[in-house]
Amino acid sequence: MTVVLRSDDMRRRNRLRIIQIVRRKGAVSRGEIAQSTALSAATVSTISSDLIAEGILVARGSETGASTGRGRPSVNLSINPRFRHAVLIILKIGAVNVTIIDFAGTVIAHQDFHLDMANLTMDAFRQALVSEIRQTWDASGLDNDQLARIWVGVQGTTDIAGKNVLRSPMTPLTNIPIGRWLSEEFRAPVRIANDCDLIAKALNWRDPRLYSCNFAAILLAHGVGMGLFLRGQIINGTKSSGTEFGHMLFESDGALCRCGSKGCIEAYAGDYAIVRRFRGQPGDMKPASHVVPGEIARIANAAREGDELARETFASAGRALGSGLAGIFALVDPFRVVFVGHGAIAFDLMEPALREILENSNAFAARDIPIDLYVDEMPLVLEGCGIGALSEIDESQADKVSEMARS
Amino acid sequence: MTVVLRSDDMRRRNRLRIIQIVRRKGAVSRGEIAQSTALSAATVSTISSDLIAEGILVARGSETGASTGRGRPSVNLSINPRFRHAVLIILKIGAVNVTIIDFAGTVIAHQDFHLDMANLTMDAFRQALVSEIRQTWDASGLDNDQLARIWVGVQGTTDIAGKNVLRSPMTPLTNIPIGRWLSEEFRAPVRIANDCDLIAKALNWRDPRLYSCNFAAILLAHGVGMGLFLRGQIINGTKSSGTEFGHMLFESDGALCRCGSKGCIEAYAGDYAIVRRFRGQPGDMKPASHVVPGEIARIANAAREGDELARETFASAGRALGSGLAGIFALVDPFRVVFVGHGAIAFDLMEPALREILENSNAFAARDIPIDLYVDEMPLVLEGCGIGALSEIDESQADKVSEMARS
DNA sequence: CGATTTTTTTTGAGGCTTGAAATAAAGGGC
DNA sequence: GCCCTTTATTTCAAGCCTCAAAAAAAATCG
Repeated sequence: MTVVLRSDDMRRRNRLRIIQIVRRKGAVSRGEIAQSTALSAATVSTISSDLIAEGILVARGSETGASTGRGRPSVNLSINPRFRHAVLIILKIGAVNVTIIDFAGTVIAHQDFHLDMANLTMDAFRQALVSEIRQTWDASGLDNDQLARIWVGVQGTTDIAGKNVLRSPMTPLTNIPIGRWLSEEFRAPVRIANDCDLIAKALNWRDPRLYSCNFAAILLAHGVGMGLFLRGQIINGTKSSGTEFGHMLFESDGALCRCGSKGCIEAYAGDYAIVRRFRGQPGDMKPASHVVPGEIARIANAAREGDELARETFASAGRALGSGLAGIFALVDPFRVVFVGHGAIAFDLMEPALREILENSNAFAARDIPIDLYVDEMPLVLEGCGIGALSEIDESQADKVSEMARS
Repeated sequence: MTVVLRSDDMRRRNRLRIIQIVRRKGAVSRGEIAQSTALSAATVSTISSDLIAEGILVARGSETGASTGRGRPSVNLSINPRFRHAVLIILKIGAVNVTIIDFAGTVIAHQDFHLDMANLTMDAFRQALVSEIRQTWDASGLDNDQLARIWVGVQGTTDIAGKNVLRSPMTPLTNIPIGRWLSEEFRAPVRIANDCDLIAKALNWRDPRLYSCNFAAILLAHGVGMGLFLRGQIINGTKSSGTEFGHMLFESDGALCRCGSKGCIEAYAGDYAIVRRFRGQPGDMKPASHVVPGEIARIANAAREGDELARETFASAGRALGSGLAGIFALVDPFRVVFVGHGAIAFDLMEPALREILENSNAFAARDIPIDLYVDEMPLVLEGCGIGALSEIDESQADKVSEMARS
């Protein structure tokens, strides 16, 4: 329901809007901000000089570039890269990636660690994680109070607050309180997000025109996940993050899935499912925990060279994915879909079967949905993590308006 | 993205909030409004005296009821019933219901018309509809300028703007511009909404504690429809309203649905599907266009008395519904579900099969979702239509702030 | 009938946005 | 090199809006 507005809410919102515009456009003059926000030049001037005084923005008059002709040249405002920093952590099976970015999003430091979480106690995991982050941060030479936010991207589900990892394929541990560990250790707010949600967030940031209101990012990797935007909001349930698209039912009593159920989409379209089928292994065989990198590409090549079993393997993956999408498209009008991850290299082999399922579904508008491909998911996960962390800092800074007014 | 705020947006929002609170609570004092909005008493006083002067609210000091003790008695504010009126139209197969409500939601006039739309031309439909509304309005004796809003509830899909009926089972006509017909004729804004969406809206209005963030209302009637709230918003696609839950696939190559496809949920749980199966007719038999009222209740009684075929008929309906829900619960965490319509009288017969499907699904939190039943859907459809129309009038009146300020 | 209590209105202050005027900082022309 | 023109930004005064405090209103109680 509508929320009541106080006087300073106005300033808060307008500050945030200006920060967001500068963040998106990189460098932009006060006049352009006034135009694109429909705020008056006077207001933009007041707010932006506050933001500069607070160190959030910087004015870079010298780099205005080619003079545009007569008149006082406009001064571009940019995000002050040194205002704050964020730590981004990507947890994968067997590895921890730690990245430090400045307030403009530039990578300041990056380290990859191997960490086999399959046999780790809760406490050993905590110690390893903390020491790896500490090591990367110390190497960057930044002051501790520069660390404004920590965002963690994981495969698996988290609680709605983004403080705990509920379940993840990287470890048998459950309810891992990573949020508490890191916020106590590093004295900064922490948020944990699902990797597919971060991919969707990154796409939304990269190209809001294509990826804004309704779209889905489907990650085709060892498992199958989805990041879903509906009405401009990430849909991820009330209790856990990350939609369980890969575990929608495709065929009752069908192939065995990692989750223990039978017939999930993932059991046809995940890496292990494709390998299992291509090798002629039975559908109820226990899913392999790991697939050799490049294996999917090799099977795809075999299919392209005419191998019938390989062709049928990908066709069946396409049918599983198409059937899941058709189910969603019965609820929400069809929308743009992005396939991300190394499974996307074989999308040409899955597409005919997928499109056929959609065409025969009742969602008649589904036949021509646009589908995009991104084979490498890691840049997207990292980017989504970064923009998430920076946006949160933006919001916290916009809220500081009342404190500033007092001083 | 965040939207910029101007000075008068604040007043607009606070006006709307106060109107909404009075509408919900019926009669409420200025002091209580101040408390529940966190606005100051001064602001509430200013705004509410504006609203009274504009005729939107009325102060009814006399009816304060039992004196609460010492001190100046509080004066309750209420919606002024005579401020404006709304016309609500429910289109059903073979019938048009016209209802006129005042600004407090009280029914002023109501007429039911028989209208067989199966064989009507576009123009004949227009003329019949207009004349029936005109007749009801004229009988009410209200001035024409009292008609502030027309809301139409239909089975079928509408465009996103709610101006046209795209497809509906009540007529073979498509793209029916009812919005334009009525707004031209009655000089009032018109909105057309799907009946299931209206049911969900009504439930949300009746009990926001149970039905607010995520829930679904499933209409079990001749067909099967769904009104879906996610994150507090009605989800209904970008192009059409009403989710097509009934046309999610339950069994590939299964029973024949009204829509022409095979295996839809509706082809197992709709009236015609239950009758077809109970009579031992083949699943590919063309769906009956009409089922005698009370027939479902009779079959349900047969099942309760031990008829095996009847029991299996409802069990299969339960499985179809459960399978559709399981698909949704793989995307969004499980939520409260309401079954509405005469099909709900047999819910006890469907529930075991439905729950079993959910328990065996991967959405492990789905096993205990609360399920409510409302056998009679018409009061909900009408109520949703009414609250929709009145809320729109509220919003338009809150926006009048700038005009008032000028005078 | 006056004191007390509770609700509502009035008043003055402070914050926010805005249009207009003023100022700043270029390029162009002579 | 100097003044005019042009464009960007800042300053200023005015108008709204909300709020806290004071005043007024309207009961009950003794």
